[in-house]
Amino acid sequence: MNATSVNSNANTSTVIQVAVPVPLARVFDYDCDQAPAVGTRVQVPFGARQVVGFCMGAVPTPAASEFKRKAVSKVLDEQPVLSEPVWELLQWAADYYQHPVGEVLAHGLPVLLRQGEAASYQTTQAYQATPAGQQLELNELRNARQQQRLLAALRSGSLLRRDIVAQEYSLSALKALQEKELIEAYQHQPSAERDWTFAIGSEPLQLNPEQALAVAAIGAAQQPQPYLLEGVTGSGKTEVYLQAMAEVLRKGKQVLVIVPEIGLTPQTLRRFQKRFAVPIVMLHSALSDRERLDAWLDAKNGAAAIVIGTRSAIFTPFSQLGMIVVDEEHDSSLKQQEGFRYHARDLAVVRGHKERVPVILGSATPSLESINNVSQKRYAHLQLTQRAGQARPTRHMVVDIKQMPLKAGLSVPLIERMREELERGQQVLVFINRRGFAPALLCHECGWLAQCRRCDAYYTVHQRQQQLQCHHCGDQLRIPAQCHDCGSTQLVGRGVGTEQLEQTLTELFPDFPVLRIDRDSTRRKGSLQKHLADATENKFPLLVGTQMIAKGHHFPHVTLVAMLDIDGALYSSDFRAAERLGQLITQVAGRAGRASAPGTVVLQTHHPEHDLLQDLIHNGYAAFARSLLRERELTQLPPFGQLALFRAEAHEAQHAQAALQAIADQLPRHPQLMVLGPMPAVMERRAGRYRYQLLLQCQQRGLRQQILQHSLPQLQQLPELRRVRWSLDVDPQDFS
DNA sequence: AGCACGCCGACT
DNA sequence: GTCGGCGTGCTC
Repeated sequence: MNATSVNSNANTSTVIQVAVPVPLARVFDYDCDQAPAVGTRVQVPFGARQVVGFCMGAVPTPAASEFKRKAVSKVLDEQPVLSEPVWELLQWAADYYQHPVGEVLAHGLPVLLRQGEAASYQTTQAYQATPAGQQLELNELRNARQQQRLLAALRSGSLLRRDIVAQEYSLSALKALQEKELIEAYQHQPSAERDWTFAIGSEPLQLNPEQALAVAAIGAAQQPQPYLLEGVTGSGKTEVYLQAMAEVLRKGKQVLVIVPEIGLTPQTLRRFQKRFAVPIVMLHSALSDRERLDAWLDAKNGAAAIVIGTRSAIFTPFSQLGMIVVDEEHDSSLKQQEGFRYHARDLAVVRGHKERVPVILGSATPSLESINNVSQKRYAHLQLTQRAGQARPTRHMVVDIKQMPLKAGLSVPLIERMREELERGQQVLVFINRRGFAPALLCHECGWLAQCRRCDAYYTVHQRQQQLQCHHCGDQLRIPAQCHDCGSTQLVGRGVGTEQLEQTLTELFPDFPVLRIDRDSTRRKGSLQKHLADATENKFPLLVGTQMIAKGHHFPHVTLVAMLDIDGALYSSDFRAAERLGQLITQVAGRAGRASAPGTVVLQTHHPEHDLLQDLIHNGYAAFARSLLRERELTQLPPFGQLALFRAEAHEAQHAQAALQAIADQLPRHPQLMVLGPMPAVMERRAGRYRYQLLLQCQQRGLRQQILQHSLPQLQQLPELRRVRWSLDVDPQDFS
């Protein structure tokens, strides 16, 4: 390089700010020949490694810095990879959740793009016949049978290299043909343009008046806005989604559908595919990194008309977004529970606002947040109160189990009720929220309980595997033969889990096969789908399961659902426990029964008189939710109070506590800010770490935001934080 | 988060 | 004598 070019480089060289994917709330300066556009990915040296970051812009007047500035290694994109709206959404989210911008931006990318891959479809080597190859008399290759066979194949169409290998053509023949220039290699790239036009696959269903009103309201809105579509189970929410989407697709715009993890069943996809003859892509955890990137690109360049995905799909870029649907908007899996703790439903609303598209939040049991947003006129309310067909509402039966003998958690009245139902050829579903055989191992002589060595929790007995397992840290050991304290061999399981229930039911009802569905019985890939299919088809008259089966599945032959222990949720320290219980009971009730055989839900409790329970049973979910909202207002909990939770964990309890105390001391005093703690988490010790929390409660979101934004830079410097793992959760779902 | 640097135990 | 344990501190 000569002197002039060095000079000209020096003249054009700029300094850019780069957001790198590390948990640091700052950007880093790098030298760069020419500043790439904001939003372009760059590869930079960072410490001892190379990382992929985003260009955040040029530094107009770089200060003469004392440290040795490094240079960008590579500019990875010609244009910004993310669409403008998604870029803005991510910036907004980094600010709202007070999470380091580099990490947040990385969340907006499929894994391969995070790793620096090109933002393009996978190209593969392919071969085609040249004009010479097309015209050649095949007989001329009679002395080279392999070449003849391959050329014949390529004359009828080009082939990918991997297909040539798979079809066992000779690779030396391939090479020979290429040298004779009878065939040529080229890079095959899947087509990537928007080439679909709207077409209906199957005719829409006839809408009832409520559904028609909902579809019309969404279609007729002058201003795009969020809608809460509250529809009891079986009222046809999906049909409303489909018909509202049809209007959007007809205009050539795309639709994003967010579903909770478990709801992402093949059925959902099939129903969409059947209705619309347009390209639909799925974004879910079972995809390979490459499949995910290709689907992402299909959305970005418009090749996909509909994208169905879980939580993280909210960051998918679109060329022409026309609508967002969030199904089961109350579902807690929409909130990420670690790292960047965003809520996909809340971000959907923000995104809809920014991109000026309608957002439909659907649920049979809306979150209290969304119900409140309706009363505050932030969302329009669309209600579906009629169940399709003649399905009659479910009956509730509360069994007071105070002083009652229980057999594996089952009361006599419940057993009798089950027997009746089974003998009538119906299916029965029993819910219990504990897997395993028994939630604790007890010494019958001295009362000792087997406690996890790393957690403040008891081991769960798993009889089939002859193991004790801690469900909180994963620790496993053989069931001991003797009590640790007194040496007695009289060790018994205390309490009931799904495994024991399955066993007891098999004994109680030997003529009726039992199917258990929980995390243990569905560990193998695809076994959940198989079990659910078996359950739906009534192959097993008795079903035992955890919450796992409460979501997204309808069991038409089930006419009796029993929930064995709901008391934990009625008196839980978790402020959302009651809301979740109400949602679960209502969802479960909706899953059972059909026109010819109405369902019954049996609730076993020691507190049959509990106000909330009575409210739910007699007045329904909406009234129950209103009662809960009044309670939340009194206690200034969400959606009335704006929460932020600092968590800290360390091997020494006092380190965690001291870290949070230091944070508390640094926070500004404000009449409308309440700071609670530090206090131990509900399970103080977990996986060998002591966990503490500090709760911030504010009346206004703006004030919370202001306080966090102002304080965090200083808080991050606190030396006490260096000894602990800590995190900030804005809008925590719970205090666990 | 990585990754390096740094100071104390059981081993080719 | 070394390999490696994870505490502490930095990353333009």
